[in-house]
Amino acid sequence: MEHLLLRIDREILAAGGKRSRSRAVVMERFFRARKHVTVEELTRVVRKASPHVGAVTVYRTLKLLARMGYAKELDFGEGARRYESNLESHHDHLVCTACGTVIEFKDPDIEKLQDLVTRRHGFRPTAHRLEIFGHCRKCAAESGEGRRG
Amino acid sequence: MEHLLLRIDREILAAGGKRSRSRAVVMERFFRARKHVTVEELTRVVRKASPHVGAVTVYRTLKLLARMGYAKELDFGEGARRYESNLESHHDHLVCTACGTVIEFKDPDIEKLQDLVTRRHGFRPTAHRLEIFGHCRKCAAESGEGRRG
DNA sequence: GCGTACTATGAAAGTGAATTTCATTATCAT
DNA sequence: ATGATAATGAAATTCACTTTCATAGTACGC
Repeated sequence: MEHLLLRIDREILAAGGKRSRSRAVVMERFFRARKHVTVEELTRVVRKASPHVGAVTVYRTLKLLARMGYAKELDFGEGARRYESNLESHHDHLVCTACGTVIEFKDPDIEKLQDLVTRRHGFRPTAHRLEIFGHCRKCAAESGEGRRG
Repeated sequence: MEHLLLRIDREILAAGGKRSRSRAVVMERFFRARKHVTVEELTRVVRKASPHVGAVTVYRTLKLLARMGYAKELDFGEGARRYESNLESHHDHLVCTACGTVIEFKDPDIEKLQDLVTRRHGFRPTAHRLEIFGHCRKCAAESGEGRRG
């Protein structure tokens, strides 16, 4: 973690940027969060540590991390974007439309098929986004949905 | 088409709604468009036929159609939502990040795998969204990208 | 260390899509 | 027709996000 932040700072420096205390706090809290955060959520967390940091800096830092490949932008259709660390391997999302629970999953077979389809159309894939919406076990049970379905 | 609009109107009526001339025009142009339209685009088209119709009505009508299951909301990361008719069978999208081209595709195997994964996590799937981003054949060639990925 | 030439910051203003408000109009049931 | 209520559309509002700009912070030369 410490190492990660140093590495990112070195990369920014090499690209002509400068370090900054605020950005360091944002990055630290972001990678520590380990879940999909909105700017608003992360700003709240950051401000507990450094109350002076503005939401604009959080926006800018997450955009920067995304550009550098350390973060990924997500859209669960809530209106606000979410960001997650891009350090772990790729995965997709199951989103419960009742309670908002988000489950991550990865399926190499789906990935492989996606790649096939894409190339079949002459596309050169760079990224993809798969979100499956539905009801999680708990919410399905509570709303009395049958076992088959 | 005529029949479709009648059916929708009857459904609205049954739910306690009323018919409206403006909404009829919006629906007609929407289903006739046969592609992914933004509210702004559709409003322009609608206004050629009925200049008095406001964008708000287009917003409301598309939301209504989506709620009723006749339209689908899409997000290609452009800032503005897009809508498409939900009458044809399900398909996903290849989006060229260079020129904006969108290609539709369907792959039953991917669908099947998605269903499997979802149920494995106890989820009851209701919808999903798969968008693959990349460069289309033409843009890949123009930017001199190799044949291998 | 000290200046200088940058970059980063953050408050406020600005965007732009989408929604809400509300007075008016249209539609349905009687 | 009349009354009840849904739909409309212009304007106002909301909300996420971006831009602006004066100020503060940082790296690098001396």
